[in-house]
Amino acid sequence: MASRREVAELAGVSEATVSRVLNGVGPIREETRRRVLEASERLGYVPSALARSFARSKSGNLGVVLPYVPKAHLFSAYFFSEMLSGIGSKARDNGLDLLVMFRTPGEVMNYTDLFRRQKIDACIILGARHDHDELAAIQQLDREGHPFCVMNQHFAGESFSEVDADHIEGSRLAVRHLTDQGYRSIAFLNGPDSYSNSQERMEGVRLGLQQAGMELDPSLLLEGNYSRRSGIEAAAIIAERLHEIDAVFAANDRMAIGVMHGLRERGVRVEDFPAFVGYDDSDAAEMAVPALSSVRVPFFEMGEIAVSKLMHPAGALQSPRTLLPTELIVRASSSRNVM
Amino acid sequence: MASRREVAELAGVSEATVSRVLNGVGPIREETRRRVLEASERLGYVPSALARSFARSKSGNLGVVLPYVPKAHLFSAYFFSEMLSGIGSKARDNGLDLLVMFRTPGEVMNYTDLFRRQKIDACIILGARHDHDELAAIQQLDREGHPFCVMNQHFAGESFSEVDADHIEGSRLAVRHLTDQGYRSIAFLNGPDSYSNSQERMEGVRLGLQQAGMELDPSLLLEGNYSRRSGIEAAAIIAERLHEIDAVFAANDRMAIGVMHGLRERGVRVEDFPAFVGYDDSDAAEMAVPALSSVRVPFFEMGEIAVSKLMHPAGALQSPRTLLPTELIVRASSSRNVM
DNA sequence: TTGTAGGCGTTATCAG
DNA sequence: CTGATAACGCCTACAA
Repeated sequence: MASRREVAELAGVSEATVSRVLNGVGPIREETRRRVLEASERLGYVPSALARSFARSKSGNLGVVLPYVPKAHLFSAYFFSEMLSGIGSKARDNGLDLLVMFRTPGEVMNYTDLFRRQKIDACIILGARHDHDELAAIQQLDREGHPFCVMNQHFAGESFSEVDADHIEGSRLAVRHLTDQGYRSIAFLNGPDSYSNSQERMEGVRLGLQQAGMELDPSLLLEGNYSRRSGIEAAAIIAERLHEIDAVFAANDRMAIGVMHGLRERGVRVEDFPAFVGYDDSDAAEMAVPALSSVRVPFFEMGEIAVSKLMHPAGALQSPRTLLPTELIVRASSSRNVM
Repeated sequence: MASRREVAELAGVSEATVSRVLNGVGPIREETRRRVLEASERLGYVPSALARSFARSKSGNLGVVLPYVPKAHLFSAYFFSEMLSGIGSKARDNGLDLLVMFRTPGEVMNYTDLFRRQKIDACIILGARHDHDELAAIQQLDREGHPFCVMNQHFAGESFSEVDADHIEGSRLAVRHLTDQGYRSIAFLNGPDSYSNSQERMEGVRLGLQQAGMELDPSLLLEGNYSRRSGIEAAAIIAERLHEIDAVFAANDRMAIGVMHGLRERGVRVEDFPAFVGYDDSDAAEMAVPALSSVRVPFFEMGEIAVSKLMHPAGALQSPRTLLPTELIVRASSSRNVM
């Protein structure tokens, strides 16, 4: 492997000049530039990103923290891979590499150390939840002034840089869609409260019902953990009250599909299914039978935006929290005519 | 941020000693060790991974190349995320960080440059296919002696380090399962030939049929591209010949589910469905209606093993290609009694 | 426009 | 057992 020194020799210039040419900095005589490029080309010289990083004290890496998911399929891989793709796409545009890390079950992630160790220059946090340790870790990040961005989770009372989707509106849309069609008894299967997402969905449901002149019936409120299994479990309760429950809104597609399965297992026929609306509009939604109406969340774009925010250091005017719009996708599961 | 020098001063030793203590190398007097640790702790010293990498000429990163998938959902995110989790889990055990890169649609990936630039110390390639450029790029990697491993794709005639699952056996099992139940006219919806996976599945199907004393009927051979949509398209053909076709084996779950949907769209009732077997045993399989029998592939373990192979530099005896077993998971879609 | 030289934070070698 | 002291490969004032 050719070294920079050899290139310098072959081109008859100093190493510094080689650097300048290759980095495109400083004024260079065209003739010199050509010679260096040629020598570099001929020798197949490739500068070490490592040495460069070291000299600049910049790793060139964007850290991405993912939840611990191996085998435990709580969430669909769908939305993390979407976000990751969005992040990756934008990161590449900015010449950053992606350093991905999985959270470990027990231990708390020490985000600041990643910066201190200079493994990463910035960080995007996915799948965070509101617990004490997580919050403390992120607060420290903030305090030390490291550039970071939290995705799909809001920490109330903090002013972290966040990218999220409008889950209140998404849920409101879902509920209004149901009430508009005359459904009156809507079961809401939410996720754990430790995700701001869940709280926002709750809020949206409340709002939607209120607008429809209805009230939230606490007995129709169910809590799962976003897994399909928890949907199946919820089906037990729903099945028993099927004479009154005429619609189900679930906080994600997996749970919605879980409920469908649970009902089926209990012998409920599709014709007797309540209306269903899920959330995320993951690929599972269109694979479901009946095809599942769902609230679409622009995960890919959220990923892109997170990187953008990191790159363009928040103008003072820019809100630390960016909210992207959600959209209701209606499919057979919730449309009386289509079914 | 405390520097190593400050730690050395506080501990009353040289910087070299600080290093030794922190890296656990060389003999150290217990008393010295204690003092250094204490000083380091007190000052909150964190060594720079960047500087260390530079000094050692080791990035400490394991590169993972992923296919370009944003938005184009050809494959399920499922199996990449499984493999990635497996890789991540094992990488952590070995103190490696994951540097993930997405392939770009047009351009060919220059793997060797990643090594030359010292961004990565080793590399795992996912979603490769057998085309000229890809092969050339990997051959170069091999020629230059960089540690790498290809997952889920076999390059015949080469002796690359590979981790794969036994797709011949998996497909054979699927077919035998069908023939054992008396199905005689089995449509096989395969993926593109440029994936060795597809070729192996074909081989397995051939083998299975042969063992059952049957012959491959070329008119029952369909080709999709692993997307759900291509399954829907295949359904058009299958629907027309439903009087003879009594079973469908698809090269992945998405296509199998696509076929189900296609048939449904054409008014075929579930009771009249042919038997179905998919492949991958992704989470979509159990979400399907009817639940889809499928060939399980140990993606997570494959990821772990790929890392292991990279870490324990192939003993001369070790086969460059590791093949993990596949397993048939039978669900309602292919069991006459259950349906 | 180009060369010189110091510095970046560790590791590793070699004396002591 | 511990302390100096060269690398490591590149960037960047500063000087010329």
